[in-house]
Amino acid sequence: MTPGKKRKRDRVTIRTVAEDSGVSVAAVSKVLRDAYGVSESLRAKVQSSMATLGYRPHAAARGMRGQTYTLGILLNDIRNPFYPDILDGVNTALSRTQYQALIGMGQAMAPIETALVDAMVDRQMDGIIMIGPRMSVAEVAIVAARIPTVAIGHHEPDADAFDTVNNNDVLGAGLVVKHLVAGGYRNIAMLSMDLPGLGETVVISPREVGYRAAMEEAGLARYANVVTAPETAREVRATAKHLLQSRNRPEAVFCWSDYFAFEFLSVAREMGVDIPNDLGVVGYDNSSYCDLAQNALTSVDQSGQLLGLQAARLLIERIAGRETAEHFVVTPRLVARASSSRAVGPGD
Amino acid sequence: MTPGKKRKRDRVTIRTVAEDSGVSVAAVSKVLRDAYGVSESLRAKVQSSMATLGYRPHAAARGMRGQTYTLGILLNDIRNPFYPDILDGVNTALSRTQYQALIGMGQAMAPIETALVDAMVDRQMDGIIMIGPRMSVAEVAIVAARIPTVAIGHHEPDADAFDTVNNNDVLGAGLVVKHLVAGGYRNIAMLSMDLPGLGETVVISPREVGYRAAMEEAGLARYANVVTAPETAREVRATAKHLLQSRNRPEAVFCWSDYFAFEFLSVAREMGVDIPNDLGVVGYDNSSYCDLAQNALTSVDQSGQLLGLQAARLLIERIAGRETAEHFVVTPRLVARASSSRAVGPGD
DNA sequence: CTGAAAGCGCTTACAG
DNA sequence: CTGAAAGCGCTTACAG
Repeated sequence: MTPGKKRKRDRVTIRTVAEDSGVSVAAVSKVLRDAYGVSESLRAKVQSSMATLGYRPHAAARGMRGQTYTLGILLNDIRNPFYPDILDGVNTALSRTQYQALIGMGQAMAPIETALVDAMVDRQMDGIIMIGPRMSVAEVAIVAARIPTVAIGHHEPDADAFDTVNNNDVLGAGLVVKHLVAGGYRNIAMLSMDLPGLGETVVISPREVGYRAAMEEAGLARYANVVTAPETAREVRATAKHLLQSRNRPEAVFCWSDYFAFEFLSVAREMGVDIPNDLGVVGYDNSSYCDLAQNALTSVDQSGQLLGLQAARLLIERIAGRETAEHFVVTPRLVARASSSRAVGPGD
Repeated sequence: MTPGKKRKRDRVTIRTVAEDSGVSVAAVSKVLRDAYGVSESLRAKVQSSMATLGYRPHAAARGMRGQTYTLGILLNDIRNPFYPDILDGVNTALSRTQYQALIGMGQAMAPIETALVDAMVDRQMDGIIMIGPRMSVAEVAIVAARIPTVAIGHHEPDADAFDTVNNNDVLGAGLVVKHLVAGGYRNIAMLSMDLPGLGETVVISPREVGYRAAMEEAGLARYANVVTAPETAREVRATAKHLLQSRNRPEAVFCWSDYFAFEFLSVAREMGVDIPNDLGVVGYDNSSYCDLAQNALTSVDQSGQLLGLQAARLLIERIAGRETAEHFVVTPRLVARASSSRAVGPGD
């Protein structure tokens, strides 16, 4: 019907909607953006047209002048079983909005954060959430100058160029030490993470600070011992083995993350070490695999969902115009399991 | 210097480059796209200008008429430890190209594939790689009509609307059965995955087909037994427990994936079942956690990296104009570990 | 509250 | 091989 009239007009654009509802293109745009200055009746007409025509806004065109409604999630280490919780939180926060989260992932073993940030800026993303970024505070600040930014797990309560969302690591580490001490462990070592190549740019990990402080408070300062390994299975295993073979073998080990702890458990098992009687092990993140009977790993819950939720909320606020930095901190919670529960009392 | 001249011209665009190198905007565009019809000297001039000016193409603007050089990766289940391998392969294939992969993730427990596809189409992505999509073949075909599509793990060798990349599941399942039979196991059950809500739209899993065929070939057809569970820890555990408590308890269980197998190992351990002597367990995917001593899980290697690499390659070909479907199949490989190695011989 | 017009930074035919 | 012009589908001031 009506041939020749609309040959190439098979795509529904803002103009199609405008014609269909008998209003201007500008009016449709306003309805689309929930902007001020449209009457209820006009809005209703336009929305009805959009629905019947099946109109979908063209993100690239919007991005030319306005927003793309796309948020970039920077993820270095997709293998960390803790991150999915964070992502769930982000998605939950975004579910009722026009925003879509899109994850950019670094190569395994090769953080290519700046390249990823560039790619996201090039694509006119409205903002970025960096999960556990490896870059220094100064570098994050540079990114934040280009695009609204929220950093998760990048402890920098004084940053004013970007927002942060963190778990209270000092507190979390303290919970671990107190838990182990209560269980009768005294010689408690920490297997921490080493960030090769970052050198002095990195702030001292609050998790290590909390560990040392708690050891001191428990009168165990003489046992305080932090060994580090880069975040690869091979390196973690080598360091674990070395620690377990050392003359002054610890009675318990506080591992940087569950990922570290699982490797640690594996090495200990291969060496015939009895967990938890010969050695107590605690992780960090309380990721889903902690519950498996073969791990039964005591860990610290960071509330990944909440971290992600708050990060998304803060980012949207920033995009909406907030200029002052906000720093959200979650209180951690220790979840005790068999890996740190020595059979001291009666019964098992 | 030169005030008032370029007030708002702080952004480097294709026009800035054109002026700087003394050529037309169209010429710069051609260099940018590696298009035909530019002399070497012009190309060199333009490229040098782009470098010194630090020019970065504006993806939204490109997307208005041409490509966005963005590929969408559809990922339902970011918790599956097998998927990171695939993503690494994709990134490797893309590393020397202009394309950037961006991952869209479904909510845990709620595959929202079509919404995610819409979001990617809205954002003018050049193509989509679906990893383990839950949707039916017909639905994937509908997506493929809108945007170049490659499906990983969606067995459909006859699809002509889209490409597929798969591991040979029939072969893989056969390897598992043969391995277990060689180890002296006879009553071998399969704990497979249940896709609730998909009903008849789903093709029968080649993995189940391969299992049954191999059981028959080994003269063990009477033991063939497939039980299924949805892909949640709770459901898998309940089904595992039920299977282990059944009167006719199997001697070995072939699990749908490593994820299933880890839960299965956990349940077995809680019930005091001796792995591998009372019960052999095999997974699928050969994900990194199989190597941990506490799992020591025999599994089938699907070569995730290769799957991802091929998927990216095929997608780029499709975007470049290929119309006929291609279906790439990887040959699986069994990796034996302690979970299926009964102490039958001398030693150990 | 509503709309006409300019323009975002590219690519695409089309001339030359 | 090279370039001038139109146009992709929106948003943004600016009038009315």
